Amino acid sequence: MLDPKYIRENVEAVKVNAQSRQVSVDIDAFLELDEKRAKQLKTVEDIRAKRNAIADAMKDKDVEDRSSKIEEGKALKEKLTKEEETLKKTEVEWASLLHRIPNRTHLDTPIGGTDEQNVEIRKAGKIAKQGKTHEELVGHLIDFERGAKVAGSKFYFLKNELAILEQAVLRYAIDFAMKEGFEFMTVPEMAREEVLVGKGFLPRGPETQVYFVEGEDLALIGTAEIPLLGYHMKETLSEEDLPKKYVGFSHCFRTESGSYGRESSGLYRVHQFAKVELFTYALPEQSEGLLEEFVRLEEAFWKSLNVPYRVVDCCTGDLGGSDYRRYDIEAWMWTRNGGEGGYGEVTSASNCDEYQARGLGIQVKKTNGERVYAHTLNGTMSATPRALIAILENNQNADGSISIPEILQPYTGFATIKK
RNA sequence: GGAGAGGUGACAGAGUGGUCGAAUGUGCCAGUCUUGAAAACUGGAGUACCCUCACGGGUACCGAGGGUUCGAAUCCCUCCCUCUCCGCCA
Repeated sequence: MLDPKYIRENVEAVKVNAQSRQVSVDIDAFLELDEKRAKQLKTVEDIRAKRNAIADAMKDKDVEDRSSKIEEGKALKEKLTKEEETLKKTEVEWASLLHRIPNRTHLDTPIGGTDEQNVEIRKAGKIAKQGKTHEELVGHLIDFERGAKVAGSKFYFLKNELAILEQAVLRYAIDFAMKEGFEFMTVPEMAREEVLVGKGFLPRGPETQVYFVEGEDLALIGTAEIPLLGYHMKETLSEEDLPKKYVGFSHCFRTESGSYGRESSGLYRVHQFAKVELFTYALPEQSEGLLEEFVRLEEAFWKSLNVPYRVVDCCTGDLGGSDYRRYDIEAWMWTRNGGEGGYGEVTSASNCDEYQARGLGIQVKKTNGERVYAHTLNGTMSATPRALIAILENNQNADGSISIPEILQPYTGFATIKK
């Protein structure tokens, strides 16, 4: 969340920012509530001060007008209860609006409405003249029908070489990140609502992507970013420990409600996938440089797998609520555009500056004693099966077989997947 | 899942209705002493929000949320977490 003080002092900027990010949130309504809340809070605090004064006076057992003081206290209590209720109501509304106000945006972020306006900033790799889709290539190693029978549409079984390839890619991604100094963790794959809200979206909202567990205050995570962010919530970190770099593995669950038919062919958009995720807690002055480092790592990863890609600077309309700046890497996939081929998102790296940390109470105590909120960054190292699509479709041979990229062969134990 | 014991400041650990934002010890910071250090002694030190130019002041926080009371760390309820034993399982 944003600092309410910042919103009060930069009303126009906050409005313009929300608009360019395509977030409809009534800033004026927030300000009105904010004022109301301040007033009500003052009222409540004044009553409490009086109550405390009376209670204080009664420490002395034989004060004179004891019974009249008790009466006074009773009256205050009644009034207080009423005012507290009013305040609470205001606060609930206030907080829910506050959480909906999106993060500030980096000055260099392109302005735009949808991902169509994302700006390509680099391109690498050579795209073949033509190619088959992963379903054409390894359809026999994917079982969607039985996936649907067991769990519903967009669930799947991967078989044999393809399943091994998935494990290989994930393990390779973990090693890749660990070599760069990231600490590897597996994480809880469910989280409490409190943590989800801190991540920067309202899980009970209409556009929710989240599976809830019946009868529990728990949801299946949509990304390891959630537990990795919750890891240090309500903690104060020391300046000398930063940046803290973690790489987490988790399965990810998304309802993808409303996205059927939209570029959802094959394994591209599914309800369950596995992901190796980079996450970093940083000092404010470190976060911009670290975002570039994330992208550098991600690019090196795809290069090592012979996958052509491009890096895009995500435009305002495509940013998530907590993103300050985001770069996506899109890999070439023949699956896109109905088999014509196109770029499809395989990783994304975000700098959320202090937005998430403020909501979750993650501070840094600097060596000079000053306290600031930590900056948080997250980025995909590799997410399967989407990574598999990119690898399969860009390493296919004319006869329909797949050559496993050399760097993966120690992990797979085989060099080709036969037709 | 069942039975029991607990959750207090950086840590250890007092505190069972008012004098408790919280004893004491350790640790931490500053000072005295010392060539320097240690020891000893003296003093200081939580977080968030609000009011104030400032000095200073108010409110909240003893796992979380409710309740009882004029007044709650302390009593009651719910939840979360930790530990011990049993059960079940990978």
